[in-house]
Amino acid sequence: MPFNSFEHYPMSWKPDKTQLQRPLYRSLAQLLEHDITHGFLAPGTKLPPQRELADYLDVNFTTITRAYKQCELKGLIYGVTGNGTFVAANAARSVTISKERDSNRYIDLGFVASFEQTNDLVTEVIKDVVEKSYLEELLNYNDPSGIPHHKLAALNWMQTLGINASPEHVAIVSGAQNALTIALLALFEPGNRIAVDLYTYANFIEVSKMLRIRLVPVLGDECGMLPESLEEQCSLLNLHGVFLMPSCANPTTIMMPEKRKVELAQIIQKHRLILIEDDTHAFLSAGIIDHYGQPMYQLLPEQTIYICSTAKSICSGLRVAYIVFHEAFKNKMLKAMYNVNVKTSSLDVEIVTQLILSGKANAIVAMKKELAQTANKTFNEFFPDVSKTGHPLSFFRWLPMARDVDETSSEKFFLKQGVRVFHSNRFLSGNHTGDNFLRVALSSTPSLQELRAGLEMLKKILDECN
Amino acid sequence: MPFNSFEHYPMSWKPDKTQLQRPLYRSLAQLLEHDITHGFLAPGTKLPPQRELADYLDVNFTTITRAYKQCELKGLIYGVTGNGTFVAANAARSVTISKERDSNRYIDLGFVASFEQTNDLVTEVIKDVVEKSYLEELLNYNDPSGIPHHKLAALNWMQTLGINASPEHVAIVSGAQNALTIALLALFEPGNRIAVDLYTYANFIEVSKMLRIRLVPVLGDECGMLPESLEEQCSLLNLHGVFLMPSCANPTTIMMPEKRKVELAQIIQKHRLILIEDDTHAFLSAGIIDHYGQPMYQLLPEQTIYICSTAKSICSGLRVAYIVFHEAFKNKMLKAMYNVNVKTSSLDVEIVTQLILSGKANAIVAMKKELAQTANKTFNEFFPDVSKTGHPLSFFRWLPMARDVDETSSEKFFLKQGVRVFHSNRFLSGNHTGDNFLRVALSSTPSLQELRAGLEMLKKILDECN
DNA sequence: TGATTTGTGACTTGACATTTC
DNA sequence: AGAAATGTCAAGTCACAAATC
Repeated sequence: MPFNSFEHYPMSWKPDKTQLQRPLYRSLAQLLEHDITHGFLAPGTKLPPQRELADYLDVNFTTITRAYKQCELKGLIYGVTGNGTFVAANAARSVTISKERDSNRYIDLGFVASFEQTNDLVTEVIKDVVEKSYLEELLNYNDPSGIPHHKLAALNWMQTLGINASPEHVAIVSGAQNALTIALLALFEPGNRIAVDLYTYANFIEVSKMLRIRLVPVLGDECGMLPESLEEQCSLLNLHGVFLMPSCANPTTIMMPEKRKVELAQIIQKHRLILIEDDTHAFLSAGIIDHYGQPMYQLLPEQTIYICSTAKSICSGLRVAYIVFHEAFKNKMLKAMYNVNVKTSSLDVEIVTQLILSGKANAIVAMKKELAQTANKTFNEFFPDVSKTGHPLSFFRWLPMARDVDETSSEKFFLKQGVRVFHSNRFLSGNHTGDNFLRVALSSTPSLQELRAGLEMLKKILDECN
Repeated sequence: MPFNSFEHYPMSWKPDKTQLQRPLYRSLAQLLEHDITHGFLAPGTKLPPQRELADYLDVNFTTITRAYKQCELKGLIYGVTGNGTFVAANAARSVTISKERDSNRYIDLGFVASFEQTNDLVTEVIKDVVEKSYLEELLNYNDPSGIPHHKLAALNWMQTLGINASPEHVAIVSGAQNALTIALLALFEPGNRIAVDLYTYANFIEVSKMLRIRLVPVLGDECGMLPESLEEQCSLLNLHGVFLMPSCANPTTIMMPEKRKVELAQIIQKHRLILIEDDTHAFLSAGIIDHYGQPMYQLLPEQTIYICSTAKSICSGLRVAYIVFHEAFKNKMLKAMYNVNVKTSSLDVEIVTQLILSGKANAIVAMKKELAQTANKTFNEFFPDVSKTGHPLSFFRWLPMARDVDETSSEKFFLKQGVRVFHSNRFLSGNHTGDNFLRVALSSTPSLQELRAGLEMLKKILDECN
């Protein structure tokens, strides 16, 4: 019997007792999930304490623990010992970012594309590839992890980014997102915890949720994740891995200096974490920015899954990424790769390979850098006060907003006025901070004119609201 | 305190008590996994009953339950209420089937390829595609689930297989295996159960293990899965789905007659299971075999994920498969698709599309059918006594072996003598049956001569052993 | 600082179902 | 046919750790 009446102590969530079925914990978890996804419980809402809700429902409090846990693994809620359980920032909606069809109704500064203007250079190479005598050889099941000469080209490409590895430890997959999914499936189990930046790649948040991998937000500064903060989380929780984008973090554009990489590597080594290093933007840093240093893979080759996508640097539609891993991870990685893809189209990989070998990939990179530089300059014209501490060639920018806005209405608000941008809450790995940013893509408009138009629109909207 | 001495009742598995750490169940699960994967516990071994082992270790018996369960979810062991817990048939090794590089050292009748001789027709079309004015449009992030005209071609193709659907319910992914992974990720949770044939697609077993989805073997006859047996499992356990390959089951080559499909559909409907229909081989059945009927998707459109790969029918290396699903599954499927792939290379899809629209895909299918017919005839020459109840145009055959063989030595035994084939144990979804088969691929040798040589070798080996 | 609130998670209890004998 | 063996699973107990006040 409940020894207390809750009529006078309104709980933030009062599940309908009559709807409960056995097993109770599952039924309860479903009710909670329903109420969150249908908007009855707003993000950030503090749920009733386990014991209190248990009392109200007249069940044991660990039955609530179990129900909460099921939702926690799905990323719907999170608990803080001693403090309470809260609805997660991105519980109600999918933060998945994808290219949408109807993008001619607005200017898209949301999705980060890759200055697709350079794709005509790719078509040239495609035309060369189809004349190759071995074209037919690219159409069968052979070499699921990559044809040897494709792997050599991959190493060739990654060498310019600072990677030294052997062909046996390289595999070719279908893009960075595909690589992330494969790495998570291969090396982590449901319930495992991975440390991430407070703001991190939205699609990584989504795939982690799907695989029931828990993300642990770690504080950072203008140089990226804070080593002491990671250390703290390690001692607090049983972490299994850490996800980093040292060459240019998405969405914050932070490029990690060599010193920070070394400090973090020490912590990672000490706690034997698996580092997933998404180095998609290395081509904008290596050999260009003085203090860039090297990928963290070189510091921790035995613990790192290094992912190098060619989607941003060379061609997005061909879906080719390279993974580099240590011998210890090889079998698991190859198995997961096989389970997910069987193989990646050798035709697509051949095109990327020829782009690399012919030097045209470098030409494309040069063009993209140029485009990125102009785009960033244009952004600075409109928003001169925005801190320039981030990566100077980033394909997107991170725009602080002074005022406090409702997150969903915010994106909609801009969209309604003709420009798509993403609010920082979409990238939140943990709870709300109160800060507000917009991620503004610079690489998705087909022309500089359109980018300019988009930025002008954005500035006008922001000015009007202040 | 243990109230019994086990000195006199030798248990099949005696974990070292001194190695146990807290938490006990996890430590125990690790020990068990280690002993299984390192071969100390052979497949089929009956493990000590939970209560007995608990008594021996002086722990509560549900601690053993938990440890066993963790291993069960990984597919290492399986429990039968009232009977015991056993080491799974394929616990120790990966049954993943892939194309290996060194296949010139033996004749490969193991991996099922797709008569790659037809790929020169594909190269012709590739050359046409690169001349298209819209080539550049294929190289960006647009239309992650497939370009509209690619979806129309997909529907066009699937219509000949008996599918009627609308473009909004079609998505294009990177091959059938990719489609399976996406469907499992989108619609099932770790711990869910899916009914499968006793012998089923080996890579489906692997991906299920990886995702902690439990397979429930269901009895079948020469027409496929038995409806009463499925019904029985439904009432026994909480099933969430069923996986079927009605047009030609791999590895058994069974083609399900229409009557059986209808009977199974009733059960599936009644119990609200999700049907995953892998219809890869429909192109060998629809319009060719009288009593073939239609895909089960047409019987149960609201509950079916229909997968149609073009790898076997058109071209294996391009990695294109179509998925058809009901509106109710759409959001989850698109999200999982996006999380796993972002998109499938539009260039590859365009090639397949042009193959379909130009009629060359049909020409390829005609050639493959011809090749399959000849290959099957050749097989019949060597093994005239083998039942011909299976699919007459199957790309592989299912060869019963009279004698009892050790499973691992068996595949090795053939391989050592120059021919790669797969033993039936590789396809076992549940426990050993005592029966022995070989799956013999007919579509992987580059020529009929080599197939003949392989079959001859195989026959000789089998004869010598009898 | 120390008591209280709150979440976490391992282990225990007990009901129940099936299989075997 | 019924008792015993055996696995499954939800729910309960309990120790503990962190945050709050």
